[in-house]
Amino acid sequence: MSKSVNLRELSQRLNLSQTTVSRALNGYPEVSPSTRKRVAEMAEKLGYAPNSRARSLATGCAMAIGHVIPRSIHEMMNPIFLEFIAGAGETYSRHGYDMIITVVDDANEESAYREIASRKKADGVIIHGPAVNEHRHKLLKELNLPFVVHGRIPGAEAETSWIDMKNRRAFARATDLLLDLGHKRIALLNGLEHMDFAARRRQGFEEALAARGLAPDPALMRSADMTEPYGCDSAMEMLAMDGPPTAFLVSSMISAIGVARAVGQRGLRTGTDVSIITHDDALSFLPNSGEVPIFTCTRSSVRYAGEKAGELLLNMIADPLSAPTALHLDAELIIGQSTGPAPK
Amino acid sequence: MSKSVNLRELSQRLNLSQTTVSRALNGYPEVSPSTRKRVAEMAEKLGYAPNSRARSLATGCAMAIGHVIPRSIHEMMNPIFLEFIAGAGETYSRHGYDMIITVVDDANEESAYREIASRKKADGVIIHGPAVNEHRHKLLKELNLPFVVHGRIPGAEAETSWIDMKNRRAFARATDLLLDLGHKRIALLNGLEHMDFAARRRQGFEEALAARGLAPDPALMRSADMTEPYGCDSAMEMLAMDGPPTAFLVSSMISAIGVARAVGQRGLRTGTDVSIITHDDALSFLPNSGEVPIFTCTRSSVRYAGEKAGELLLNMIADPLSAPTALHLDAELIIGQSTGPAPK
DNA sequence: TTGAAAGCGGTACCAG
DNA sequence: CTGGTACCGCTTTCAA
Repeated sequence: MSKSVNLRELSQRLNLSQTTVSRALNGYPEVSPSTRKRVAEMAEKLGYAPNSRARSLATGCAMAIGHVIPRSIHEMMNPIFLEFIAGAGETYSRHGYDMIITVVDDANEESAYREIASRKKADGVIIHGPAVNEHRHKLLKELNLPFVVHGRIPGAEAETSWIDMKNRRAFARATDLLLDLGHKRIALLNGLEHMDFAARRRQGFEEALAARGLAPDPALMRSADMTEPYGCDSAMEMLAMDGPPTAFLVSSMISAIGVARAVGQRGLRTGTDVSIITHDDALSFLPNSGEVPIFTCTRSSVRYAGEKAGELLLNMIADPLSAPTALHLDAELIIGQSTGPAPK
Repeated sequence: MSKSVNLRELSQRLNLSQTTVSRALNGYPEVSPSTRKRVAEMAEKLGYAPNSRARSLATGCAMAIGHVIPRSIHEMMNPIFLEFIAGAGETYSRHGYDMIITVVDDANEESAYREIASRKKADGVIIHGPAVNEHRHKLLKELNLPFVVHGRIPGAEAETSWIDMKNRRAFARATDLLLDLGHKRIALLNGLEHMDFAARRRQGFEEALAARGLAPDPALMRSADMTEPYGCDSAMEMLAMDGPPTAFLVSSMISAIGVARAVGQRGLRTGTDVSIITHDDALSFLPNSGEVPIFTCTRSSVRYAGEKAGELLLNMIADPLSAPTALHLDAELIIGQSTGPAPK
């Protein structure tokens, strides 16, 4: 039942003014070493820590970053989102910032941002999952709330800070690899293409085909929430087609696992009869490592992206006049067991 | 660039005292209807919302709930954790509470709780993933910080508030089902058994076997992080044994998917050659529904648990003297495509 | 029904 | 190097 002390009590115990104690604790230079030591020891002994609300009120900064997550994001981005959050959270902790998460109905997203701004709940926010047709950044600029985008807002790249992986490039390289292996009929199981990342991946896919004079076959392209059954059902149907695909390019490990399941169910073997390349966000509970990873993949750690996004945002807050910064991450192309030459 | 107003400006515009405006907005009865209306309209017009920090400081309650998540939890609980968070977050939103998440190294967990208490960052916390040998609740009692356990703390059931599903019961029922189908050699792929939930599941498994005079075979029981490869590798090895199991009881969908993959790779069929029952946390990105679900499972929505845990905690905070409450949820046993009679 | 004023627990300016 | 004091923005007695 440790009764927590406040600054006044602490300073009384020390026969010092609150001012001096505050200064000593906050590392101001004008405090004598001996005083500082005495203060530090007493604070330690009494378990003193400044009340975060009071400090925020006095300094005018909330020392917190907000993440608004519309409920619908869960349907697809759930695990990816948490991994990002974990990365960002570490950055925040390191810098003494809190992370506050608001779960809202999609319809209330705007008001959630407005509340963060008007009630001064956070000093900045992260925009998750930008759409092809994005608008949140306008609201945030209007609200004067610093933000960093995880992903990219088409048309606003120059005026916003963001961190993104090279989705187009990654999927173009993956497609190239399959083409090099002799695959002609390649299926694309993409995420929802109203999201910017998915749109870019599709571009990469189509560009790589076009570069070899091939046209994409609409019957082999799908776009949906990246669940396991999505991968399995799509693959089942496509493999039953007349000219079935010999390779699948998939937007997430989860769906790729579904594709592998379908391949198995049809009595085929992954990596020989059917090739699969997936994007791998390096989620901790879906490891795809080992000497030879299960899946050939394009890999980019979303957790790392979270850490970096946090840093970007904290920098913006510390230096509000700085120019927008962008971080453009390469994805690795890693050869695993799930790809091989196209069957004759 | 909406300049946000504060209470003083708002009251000046209205020619009223801050007191009256505050009372009007907070629904105090002694304000005349006409005044209240006038205040409400002006507040609306100016987009006024009370500064949350200032209010917290004045009222003494943070209006926030803390979730401390040790980094290691990610390895296994990642997706489950987020789903729980999402449920809890909705409850908080509905009641005007914020959710603050702290990601820490395992070694710093205790200090994270101490900071929450001493800096008054949150009015209560949720304990995630209680271990068989749990101790956090003692610290929290000492810190006088209200909490609810997601899961159960062995030996402290009566003195803490918690919400848990009936792990033992669920796994006993699942085991019974397999035994009824004629399976004799049943493998258990459990979560980490230093966690309370996993220990209970194992108990249920062993009790069901014992009830039919069967002894568990240590060679068929494993305990680890519930990843996909864990399921696949374990199943591969066990299926290569002399007396291979004909059924698997698995602690998570992710690992179960791994088991199914192994079954496919060995050229066997799930549901006929090998039966699988898994626990299904009803994660949105791993749907296991449809007319006949892919996996036979014990199902309990972890998101629902999150909502309820939030309610429990908010009640405790509103009424600190109330007795500890426990919610004990039943898991459904759902028959899917992954189980069938033991092969001859 | 309304208002003046005293906190809540800090920070930071201005003197000394 | 140290202290007095005026805020930060809101809630809440106490008086009127």
